[in-house]
This record gives sequence, C-alpha cells and structure tokens, in this order.
Amino acid sequence: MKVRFAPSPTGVPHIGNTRTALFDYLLARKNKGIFILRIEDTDQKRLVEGAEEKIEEILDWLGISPDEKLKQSERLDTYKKYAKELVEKGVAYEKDGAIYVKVPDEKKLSWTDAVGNKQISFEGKDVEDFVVLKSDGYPTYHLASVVDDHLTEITHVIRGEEWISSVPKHLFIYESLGWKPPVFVHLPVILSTDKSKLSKRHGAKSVLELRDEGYLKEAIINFMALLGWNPGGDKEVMSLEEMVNLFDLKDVNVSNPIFDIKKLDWMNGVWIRKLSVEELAKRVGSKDLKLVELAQSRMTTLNDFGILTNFFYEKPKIKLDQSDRIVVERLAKELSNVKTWKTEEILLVLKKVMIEEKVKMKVLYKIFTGSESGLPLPQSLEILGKEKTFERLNV
RNA sequence: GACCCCAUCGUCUAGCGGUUAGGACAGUAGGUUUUCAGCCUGCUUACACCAGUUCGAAUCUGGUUGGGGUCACCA
Repeated sequence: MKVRFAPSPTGVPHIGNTRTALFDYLLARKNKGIFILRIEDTDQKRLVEGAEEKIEEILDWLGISPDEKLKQSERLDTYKKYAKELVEKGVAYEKDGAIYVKVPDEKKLSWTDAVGNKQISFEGKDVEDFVVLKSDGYPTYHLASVVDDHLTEITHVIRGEEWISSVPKHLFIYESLGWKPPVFVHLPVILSTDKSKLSKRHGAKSVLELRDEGYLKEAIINFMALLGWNPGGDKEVMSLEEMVNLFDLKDVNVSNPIFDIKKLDWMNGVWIRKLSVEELAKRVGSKDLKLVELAQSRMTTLNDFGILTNFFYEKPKIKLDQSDRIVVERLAKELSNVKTWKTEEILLVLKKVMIEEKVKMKVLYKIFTGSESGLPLPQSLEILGKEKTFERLNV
C-alpha cells in the first residue's frame, strides 16, 4: 500500500487540507505502507514563497512526516512525454500551444469510491475537453497527478471530495495510457459553520496558527481525525498510535462535517490534563511545576497559562473602591500575623477576613489578581511569597 | 443552470429490518469547593418530507425538498 499527500504550495494548508494528510498517514501506517509527500508546483503563477516549507513543518510538528518526497516541477520531461503519447494515440490534440484531451461523448467512466464504497459514474458528454499540458510546458494537475500516481505506484489516492468531478478525466488518461487506476478515496469536504466549504476567507486556520494559539498537536490530530472518521463505538479521545490501530477506510463518513471549534477547545483541555505536569511545564515554557499544576485543569489552550499566571510576574493594575480599601488594610493586618507562609494558614486568614468584612471570595481575587477568578488564591499567595504579597497590597 | 455527492439532537457521531434511537461537545440544573476551572449527577434537543417494499423501517427502493462540490492553459 502506498499513498501520497499532494498539496500545491500556494499557501499554508488549513485544517481541512491537513486532515487529508492525516488520513494518508493513518492508512499507510495501519497497513505498513509508504506515505509520500508530493509537491504539486506546476502552476508557476500561484507559487507562494515558503509554502512548501510550511507544509513540511506542519507534518513534522504533528508527527506525521512523510517517508518520501517528490516535486513535480523537477519532472517536466516525464509529463511532456506522456502528453505526446496521448496525442499520438489520438485522444489528445494541440490548440493554442496547449495539449487538450477529449473524452468521447459515448464513453462511460465509473469507479467505486472507497468512501462509502459506492459506485460513481460519469458520461463522456458531460466531461469537457481539458488541458493536460499548458503552453508554458508545465502539465496540469490532471496529467501530472495521474502520471505520478502511476509511476510511483500509488495504490490509494486520498483527497478531497471536490476532486470527484475530475476523476472521469483521470480515468480516461489511465485507460488511454493502458494503466490501471488506483483506489480512489474522496473525503467529504469540511464545511464552515455557515455550511460553506472551509476556506481561509471563512477563517479556516492552519495547523501552524492553531499551534500558535496554544492547541496541542495531540488534540488537533484527534479532532481532525474525528471529522469524518469514527471507528464505531464511543471512544473519542485517542492518540495517534491508537488511531493508526483502529483506522479503516470503511469507517470514513460520506457526509460533510462542520468544523466546530468548541469541540476542539474541549478536546484540547482534555489533552492538556492528560499531560504530565513536567511535560506541560515544558510546553508552556515554565519551570515552576507548582504553578503549572495549579493551572493545568484551568487551561483550554496553552496560551491560557500566561493569562492565568500573569499576576505572579507583574503587579496588576486594579481599581479599588472605598470598601475594597478597607478590606485591603484588614488583609494586610491579618496576613502579617501569619507565621508559616503556607496555604492552610493563609486560607484561614482569608476566610476570617471574608467573614468579618462580609465580603465574597471574588473580592479577594480582585484585590490580588485584578480578576474575579483565577488560580486558587491561598496556593497562589504561598507561591508568590509573603514579601511580594505585601508588595501587592501596597504596605 | 448542467453534472456529481450528501441528509440522525445546534455540532461531531453510533446505528447497518424489531433499540425507551446510544455517546461526546455545546446548553442547562445540581453536587464537590477557596473564586474559576476540573470532577460527579440529572435534564433539554434528532431520524427533512412523501410514497413504496415488509408482519415490522432511521435502516431497503423511488421521488420531493434541502445542503454541498465541480464546471480555468488553478490545484
């Protein structure tokens, strides 16, 4: 078994495109096959500087790196050769410097798609003539992908559903060249919440952006896989390894899923809590294990750590009203009596002040952190230290 | 418009002729508690519609409606 992920380097792939690579990886690993990355850079006008590197960065970061890599712009002669062969065989013709293929009207092209295991068929009359070799000497997708898939012996072509209408063109090329087509696996395209195809315009993010926003690769992978795939049963939280073991094309769904970030948020929290404190500390770039532990159950993304712990490093600017000031003074007085600066004793004092000044815990949080909620206060103050705590109280 | 694909809670989905239609997210009500989370418990919400096949249809067939995709010398 051999699969390929074939992005064009025209930008950074968003989460929908990246999911295709994940499915490639899962299928290949599950079947002890090979996973190729093929850069489809045959459109010189649309090339984006650095896109290729970003694509590889995404795969590497997610831990689904390809086994081999191919670049179409380096194989121009090969495509030309087959374009010529198509002309010689009488199925293609030249016009305006480009080579077109014409599918006979009466031709019937059909295949069984692995997604949903359904037969799809087109008639030649519905397939318009298409360019295989452009006047600049570069092949179009139709020719290049067929030639490469055949030459590299790809067994399963996994790609988005938007390619379904191109399959008859490909099938006709395979047939004309006397080649055996691979298994086609057309994944339903992921939709935005407004039900349109996921796109940059609609805020579809790339894995790199999600990573910068503090999402874990474990969560992203887990979430992406579940968008259109379900091993059956109730298991949802899975590692890459588990998914590899469970993966089967028959469990890929036929209908279009909608990308809902709420579930990714939840899943990210789940994965954050699954991490060891040490590992989490590494990922948020902190050495303070105690702090990380306090924050762990309160984080949705890694970036929340900074928000949650900011007041440790920087004195928050807080607007206190008259009644708050009374509490502050009281706090300072009571806290100064604390002998051993430990959570339990601090808590006792805080409780005492709360009762006697008739204020809620929220008020105390506001006084110390500037926010009405956050990390457990007594524990936080212990970590902060007595001296700094008093600094915060301005006494 | 033509051609293809699709249709179970708001969302991701389980189901594959007989189920009180299950789970998860979100929402909501409680519990735990030192705020907020987390954790635990409960609740709300779905088979698009119409025919047909069948003793029996979410499951099979046809149609309707709705949604999506494609119609470039882009991929």
